[in-house]
Amino acid sequence: MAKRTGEKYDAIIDAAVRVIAEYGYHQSQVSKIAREAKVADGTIYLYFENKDDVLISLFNEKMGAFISDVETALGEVPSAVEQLRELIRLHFEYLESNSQLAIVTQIELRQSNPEVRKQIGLILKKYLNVIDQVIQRGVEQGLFHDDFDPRTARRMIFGTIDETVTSWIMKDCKYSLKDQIEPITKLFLKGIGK
Amino acid sequence: MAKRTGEKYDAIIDAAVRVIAEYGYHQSQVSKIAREAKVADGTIYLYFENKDDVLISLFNEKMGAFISDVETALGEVPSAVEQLRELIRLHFEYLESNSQLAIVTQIELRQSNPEVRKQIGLILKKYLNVIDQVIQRGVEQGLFHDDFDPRTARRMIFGTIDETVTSWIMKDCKYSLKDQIEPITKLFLKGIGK
Amino acid sequence: MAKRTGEKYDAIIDAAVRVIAEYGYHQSQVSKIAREAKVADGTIYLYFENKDDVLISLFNEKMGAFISDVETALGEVPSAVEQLRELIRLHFEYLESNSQLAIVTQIELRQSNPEVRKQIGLILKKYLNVIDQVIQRGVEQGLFHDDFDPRTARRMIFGTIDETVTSWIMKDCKYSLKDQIEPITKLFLKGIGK
Amino acid sequence: MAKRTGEKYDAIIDAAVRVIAEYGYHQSQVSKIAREAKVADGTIYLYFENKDDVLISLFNEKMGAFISDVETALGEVPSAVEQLRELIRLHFEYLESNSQLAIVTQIELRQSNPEVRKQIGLILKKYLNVIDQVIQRGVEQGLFHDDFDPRTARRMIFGTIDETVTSWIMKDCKYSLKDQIEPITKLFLKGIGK
DNA sequence: CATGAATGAGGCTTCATTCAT
DNA sequence: GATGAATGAAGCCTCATTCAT
Repeated sequence: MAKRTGEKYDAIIDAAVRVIAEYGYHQSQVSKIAREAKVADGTIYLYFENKDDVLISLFNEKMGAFISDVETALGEVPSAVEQLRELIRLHFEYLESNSQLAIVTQIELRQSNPEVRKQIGLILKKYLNVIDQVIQRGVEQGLFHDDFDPRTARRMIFGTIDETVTSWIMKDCKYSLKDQIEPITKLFLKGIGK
Repeated sequence: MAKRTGEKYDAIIDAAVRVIAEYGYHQSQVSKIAREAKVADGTIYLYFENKDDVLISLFNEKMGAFISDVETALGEVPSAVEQLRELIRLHFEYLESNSQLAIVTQIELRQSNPEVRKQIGLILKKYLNVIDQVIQRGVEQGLFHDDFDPRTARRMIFGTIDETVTSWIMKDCKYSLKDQIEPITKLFLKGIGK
Repeated sequence: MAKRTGEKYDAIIDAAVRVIAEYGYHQSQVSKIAREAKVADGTIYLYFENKDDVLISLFNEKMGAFISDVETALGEVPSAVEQLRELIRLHFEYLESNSQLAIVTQIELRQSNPEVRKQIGLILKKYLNVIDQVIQRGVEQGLFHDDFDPRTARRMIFGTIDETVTSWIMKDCKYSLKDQIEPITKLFLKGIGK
Repeated sequence: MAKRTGEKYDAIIDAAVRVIAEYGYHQSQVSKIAREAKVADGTIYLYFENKDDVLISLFNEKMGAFISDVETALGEVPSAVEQLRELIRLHFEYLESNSQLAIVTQIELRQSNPEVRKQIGLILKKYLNVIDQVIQRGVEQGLFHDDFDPRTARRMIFGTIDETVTSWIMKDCKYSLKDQIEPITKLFLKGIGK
């Protein structure tokens, strides 16, 4: 049924990002997204199953592509320490240059219904796997300690990055995320204790 | 005018926690909360301004009390390192012994509308201040490095704790959060890098 | 959930009959029925599960009561021949004095969706059973032949009555159905052949 | 301007019969009929004014042809009694050998909108005239009584046949309609009364 | 002739809130 | 203070029809 490709498919997803970023999740009706995409309401249903599908596809297209990019980029970096820095850098750069997308994925889509959040969770899992691989590599290379649970470390890395981006959005993106790359990398590596 | 105290005030808040934990945010109608609290729908509006007010009050009563407890408890611990460990311990113990509340505050209330989340943010700010004080103390005591931005560290600490609790809930609270106290404290202090 | 009794329950059903009779099935929106019943749209859902439930309940209340009346009335008539005449008389009198109801049950509700028609069919089955009993009684009393399949006769009786009422409605109820009681009874008993 | 003839005209009507018989009136969208007919949606509008026109044309083509056949066939039968039997036989045989068509005309098209049903009624009128002629002939030939209203008898005959076919479809065409020809003819002629 | 992508009007239902009792 | 019946606004989705190619 739903086409899932084409010019209008992209136009609708991009319109959804803009509308949700501007008006918030609860004020982003299908008709508003359609108007922003310059298509009729019904056209949305030629490309998506339903409204949920628009939101899931939005996350999948934008974050899915990002995750693939990260995977590729990290493949070209040998050192796990550098991989960690690169991961943080890519994450921050991607969202900083797409602040509307950041608002949508970090804030607004988290208010969506269970089905959407479930699908988002599945997509995010791939990102968590990437983090896991960096940690595992670091241990193997002898660059990281080997006396911590990798899942604990993964939750620290993801939780910190996530909270950092959320804080940045809450402060209206007023400062640059890039300035956080080094400090956070360093904290992860050395901790706060002397 | 909302009463904000009394037996039924508490009954309604506790009912809200149970209903939201069981049915999820989007399936927790005022009438369902009223039924669970054994009061009439209209009675809720004698104690609260509106539904948002119930949710905000819920967070304020439950987490506000917790935050005060943490402040008090940390006052009795001299070392910042011990304060950090104690903060994590209290956080995990509180939510582990109130898993319904954990579900509500960590997962469900995050789907609420902007007004509720804004108020929750304000309440959380006090908690972030507590974390800030621990960090500041650690630097002053010479137990923590002094070359990191305290706000960065605060976001690491809060983000990691938050993500850890969320993960634990997503895994149906199957393991014990307490086992995470030491590993996380250690990671914060020493980092992952050799 | 749905109350299924009370003053407004009846008001809504009666409003539905009037609206459907006047505007036709496809132009009888819930809001129009609510307005006719002088209640809010949402009030309908305090008394009925959904729109289908209104229509099924309408048929059940109006025809169900009628069928019970017929059963009772026939119990007081010993002769099967008289029972047959009485059945036809009651059927015609009931619909003739409720011509709006006749329009709704004979014409409009037959355009409804499968679920409604299925429920209507179940209710009608009771009526067909009443006819079956008259036929069986007639055979037992030696008043009817015993060489026909009772189901064939039942279909003749019901089909003829039904077609007669439908024709009468299509001719805008211009003539009296009561004048058809004797002719039809006689046809059923004696047939058309010499 | 609608073409109303040609290979695709027939293909569309036949596709409509199959689709409506399989999916039911309310699930028979224009696009589904087009797909079944292996034409584009828009092509239907080259051959028909609109969707209603498809349904009316369907009834007209299928039942109109049948009615003409009946007229012709009865012309070759002198006795009104035999004509009556032949009418029933042709009716049952035609629908029994076209059970999909029977489902469409007896059940599904009756859910259509007022305009379609009005047109169907006009087409059926010719069939009712055929019945009228048989009755008139029977009276003239002295084979039928002359003390009944011919319209009453016509409604009996048509109503009974119609109800018989509907019952047969509702019982999933499990028995043979042909077995009903004699019993029904006999009932019409002799009635049920001794 | 034929296509099929695009259109856009229209309705059922939910649920936070009120207010007469 | 407490009740709970009543309110009514608001949005997702379907599908007959059109028209540029």
